Amino acid sequence: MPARPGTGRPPAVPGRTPCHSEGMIRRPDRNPGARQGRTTYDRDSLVEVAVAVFNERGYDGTGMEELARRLGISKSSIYHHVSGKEELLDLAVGRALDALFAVLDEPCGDHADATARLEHTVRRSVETLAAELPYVTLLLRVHGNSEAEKRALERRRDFDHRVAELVRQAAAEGGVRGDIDPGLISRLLFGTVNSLIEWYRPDGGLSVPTLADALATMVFDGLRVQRG
Amino acid sequence: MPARPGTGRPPAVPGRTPCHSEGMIRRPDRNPGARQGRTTYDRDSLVEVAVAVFNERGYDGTGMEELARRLGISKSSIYHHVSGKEELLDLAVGRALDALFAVLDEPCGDHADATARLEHTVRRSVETLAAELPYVTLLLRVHGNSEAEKRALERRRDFDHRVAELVRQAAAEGGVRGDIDPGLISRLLFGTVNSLIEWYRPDGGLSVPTLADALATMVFDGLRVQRG
DNA sequence: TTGCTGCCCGACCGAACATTCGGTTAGCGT
DNA sequence: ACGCTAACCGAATGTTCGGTCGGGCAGCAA
Repeated sequence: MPARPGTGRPPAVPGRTPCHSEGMIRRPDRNPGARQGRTTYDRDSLVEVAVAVFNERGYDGTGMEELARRLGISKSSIYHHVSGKEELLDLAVGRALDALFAVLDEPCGDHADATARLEHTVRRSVETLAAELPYVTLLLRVHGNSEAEKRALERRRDFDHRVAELVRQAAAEGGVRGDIDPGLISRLLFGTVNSLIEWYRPDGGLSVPTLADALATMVFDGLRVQRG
Repeated sequence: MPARPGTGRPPAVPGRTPCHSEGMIRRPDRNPGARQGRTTYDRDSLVEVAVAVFNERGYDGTGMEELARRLGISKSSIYHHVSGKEELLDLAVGRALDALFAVLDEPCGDHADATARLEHTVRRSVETLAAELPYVTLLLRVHGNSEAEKRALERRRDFDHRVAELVRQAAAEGGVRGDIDPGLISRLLFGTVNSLIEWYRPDGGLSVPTLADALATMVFDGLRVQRG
């Protein structure tokens, strides 16, 4: 088959699905309520699938072709919804960051001391991480190679600083132990929280409250059996 | 400077380093004890640099050209030392895994109970992670895209299982709290340990014993100020 | 029927990718 | 002085990358 430059699509062979994905079944409409009978993606549903693939193979390790195969549409169709690969990443990590910052801005009882606010923040962060697991996972694996990634890293640093400040207040009021540097505490604390993305799966039979309780118990009261 | 096909290295312009890396200084011989006066890489020193770059940009996000630039040699020269990109990864994660398994096989006092052995394992894992930081970092970010990565993931699972078994024993003998599932404990525990790669840097003024103490104190005794 | 719009397609593009190749060079042993 | 070899090089390989292009087609409004 010689290349014919400047030529369009050859007439589609009828009764034969095109190149992509053998045995593919037409997915249900991702935009219910809109017009029926035609199967389409919108930005959100597209990002949802993209993030899943990014988390499996890594952002850099995922090609647009693989992505298209998993979506069940062609590569070029992706560009109808988003401007490119980087925007997919941007939308995903943006969603994760918005959710995490929302936790920090929660009222959580207006008269609570810093220690209670810290414990609240830890528990709500666990819940948010579980609720937005794929998006947070992608966020926490960003390297900073592109501009979108650098922006994400910047916002993550902001988040970390606000948490560190909270720990500092809790240490100052005597709520958490003073024999460990507050900066070190906040790193260990949110290191533990963030490490959940490495193994927690919502369908694994472990409820989010149980998880949040277990984590909070470990970091605040310790694993060792208490005296008495 | 026109390309001269079939011609070898052009005579180096004196007083001017070639194309790569402005201000690069000739590195000291990486294989001391071998013949001197010629600057060369061996596999270990090459892997060391490669791992550093992989950790900055991600394995998939790093091109052999970028790697060559950072090494100060040409792309093709890399293939004189290793068979390809994948072997670099294999050597690096192999080193990390060997170091981690060595911890599990340490005697650690032949008559100690499981709880003491667990605490020993946690502390030594922190030390090993710090000592082999770049290699462990790369290991913990592997995705399983290639065969080398799949092998690494398999060995990681082995490690996790052996740790989980240790936690189970410690829980059975009553050394750690029984109100949290031992499987969950081991995930939280080593999630915390592994999260160190995200922020710990050996030149950051935080000593390894201090770090190990702080981590062990948090997970075993808790952050909350004890009564009394 | 016609024309418009949203969604989609196959074919294609330049750039970057990992890898290969023929050949040069530096420093050792002899 | 000479030959050997580890170490290196520039130029090219074929492949895959993210992205573009012009057009097809369903559904709707006129």
